[in-house]
Amino acid sequence: MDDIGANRPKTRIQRRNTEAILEAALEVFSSNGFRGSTLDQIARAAGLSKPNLLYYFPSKEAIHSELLNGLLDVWLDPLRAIDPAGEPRDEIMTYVRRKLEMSREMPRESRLFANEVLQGAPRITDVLSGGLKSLVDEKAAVIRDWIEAGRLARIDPYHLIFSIWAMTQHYADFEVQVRAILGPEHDAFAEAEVFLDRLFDRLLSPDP
Amino acid sequence: MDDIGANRPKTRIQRRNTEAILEAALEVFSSNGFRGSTLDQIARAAGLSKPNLLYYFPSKEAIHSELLNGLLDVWLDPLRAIDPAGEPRDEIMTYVRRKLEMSREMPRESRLFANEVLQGAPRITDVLSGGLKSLVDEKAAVIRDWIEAGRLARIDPYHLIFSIWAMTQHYADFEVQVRAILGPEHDAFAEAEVFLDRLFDRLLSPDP
DNA sequence: CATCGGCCTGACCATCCGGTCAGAAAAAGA
DNA sequence: TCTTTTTCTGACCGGATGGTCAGGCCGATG
Repeated sequence: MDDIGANRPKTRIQRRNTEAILEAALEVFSSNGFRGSTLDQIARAAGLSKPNLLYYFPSKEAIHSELLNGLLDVWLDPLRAIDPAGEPRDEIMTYVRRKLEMSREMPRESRLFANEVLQGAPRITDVLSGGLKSLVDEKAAVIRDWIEAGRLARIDPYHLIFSIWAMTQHYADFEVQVRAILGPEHDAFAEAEVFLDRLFDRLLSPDP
Repeated sequence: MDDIGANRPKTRIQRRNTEAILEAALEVFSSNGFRGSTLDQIARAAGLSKPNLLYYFPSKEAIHSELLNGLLDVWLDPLRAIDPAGEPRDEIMTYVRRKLEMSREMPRESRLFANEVLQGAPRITDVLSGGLKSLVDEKAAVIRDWIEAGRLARIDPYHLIFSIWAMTQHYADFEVQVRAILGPEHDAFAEAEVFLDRLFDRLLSPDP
């Protein structure tokens, strides 16, 4: 009886260990990529033995997959939260801020996805062109309607969303580069918030 | 006499093969990362045998390093080309367009760097905080002067540069995601050019 | 056309890595 | 306490992978 993944962890030990494994795996996968990470690294980081990892998860793939799918929901929450009934610019600015906050609070998760997508998203193509696409389509339609109503500047909703992703995730994914250039004394995220506020404010104001 | 890297390739065969190796390595490294790529893959892609690779390069690391350093110059050319004597908005818009064009024409190079930086830039930290930092500092100073002269909106030069990097490279590095959402019929890069033109035009116009 | 030096290869090696397994240790239950 | 179930481990396996080496090939030069 190997497979524990099917029925959710019940005992205290199971919950504690699966959690430790996923935490360790996030740390290791996000900074080395899937292929660049080893079970030994994860085991060491989790304070467990390698065979014990494989007692809780059937394979390295399974750990990675569990992480990725478990995080996708959280990751897309801010986008889901865009409210068609809200004030357009507030909604989008809130989205930007929440996304930037996630980059600051969850850089490892950001890098995990970045690694995956960079390498062709072999393990989540179905999610990208399935759930993600339809969510983005939905929100793009909302933005389009706002534009039609003259409440936002005329800009492409899809590329607006891409630009938000690009700029917010940049501060997590390329943190080393940002820090190398700004130096350690700067609070990159605080500065980014000011900058992005200004940028999107200017971008979204309706034409006169 | 193993090391050929020291003195530049002389014979026709050397030039042809080192070129084939670097081309193949770019293809393989950029889509699998350093750790995810094997010498066999590179050898196959280059049409050579594995020992023959190691006749031209002393190690896998050496191939990767050669690629990375060789490309850094090309990669930063557009930034270098920003002319303090030029018209500020033209200079920056030209930079954006050239950077986007590079993402379209050299997506593999973009992904190679992205992979490296994502994983903490272990092999190019010195370049980041050395040459790159000083180049960015220099150009940021130029932009600051333009702002002081009232020829650009008051925005942080460093984060302006980050935003250009983020948005242009996004279309290369996350191409799979972009394509999954837009579908194959869209020309993402053409749309991006229009979008970024508008975005930076609005961002940079001096306040009244 | 001979020969010499640059070019190339098959076979091999040591190590790493994901994964297995028999059974020990520990916890839970009776 | 005794038994059963869960948790854990050392030893091991097979395949992949980076790298080596002795020697064969082959093209340029005299």
